[in-house]
Amino acid sequence: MAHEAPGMMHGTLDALILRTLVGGARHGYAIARWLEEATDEMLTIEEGSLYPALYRMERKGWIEAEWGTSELNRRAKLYRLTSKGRKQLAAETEHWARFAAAVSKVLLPA
Amino acid sequence: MAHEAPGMMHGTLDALILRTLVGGARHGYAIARWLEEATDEMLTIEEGSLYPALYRMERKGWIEAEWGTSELNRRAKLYRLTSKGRKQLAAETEHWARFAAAVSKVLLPA
DNA sequence: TCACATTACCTTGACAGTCTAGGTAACGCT
DNA sequence: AGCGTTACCTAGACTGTCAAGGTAATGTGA
Repeated sequence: MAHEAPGMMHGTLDALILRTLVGGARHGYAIARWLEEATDEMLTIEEGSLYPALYRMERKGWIEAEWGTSELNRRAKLYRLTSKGRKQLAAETEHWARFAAAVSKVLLPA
Repeated sequence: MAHEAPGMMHGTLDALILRTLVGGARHGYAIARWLEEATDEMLTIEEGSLYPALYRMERKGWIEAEWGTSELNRRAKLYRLTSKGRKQLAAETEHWARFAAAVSKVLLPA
């Protein structure tokens, strides 16, 4: 199920999670499922990475949590993007684009 | 001089270094300079990351070292790509391409 | 009714890789 | 003599990810 080299997510995980919340509040489990589906299982978030990341970002004020219920009527903690988080996402997206372009320029044949 | 978010190099550094050696043997310092120049200072390798990475890769048999002299006639340790390293580079490049595509698909607006 | 898979969250500890911040030494130039 | 550059090296901290465990509630099928 791991389609990813270990450590590869390093640095991009926050942005990916934030991006997942653009369409509205989601709970942790749903975030992971959505990302997997959106990338054809190419990117997967381990739960041991997901939850710590959520707490980290909540502490930084990028997201806000609230207990509620999932679509399947289970207890779930719903995360919502803050305006600060929106700015952070924009910055990280910008940065990713430049970083990826630089790496690709070096790595990939013309 | 740091144009890079900390930790962003995570996972791609090896591939970038290996790529630098495709054109022939180079010493550590030259590898760092070359990469900076090739990316307009966008990607920089700290020496505290570079040398450990070189030892790691030497241990794995991806590169081989030999003492020699630099273009400026100074003592320098020249690193050469092995065939194993060439295969590794190909694999990591492939992986980068797929990873970057997946992340971009999620992150960047259509 | 019982077992099992799924949903959903959480935590601990290890690990790897990067970075900061130091250091050495030799060379060339002024 | 002093300084900037080239070139290599290392220790220690830090951070984020991962593996591997765990809890509890719900739904499904036998």
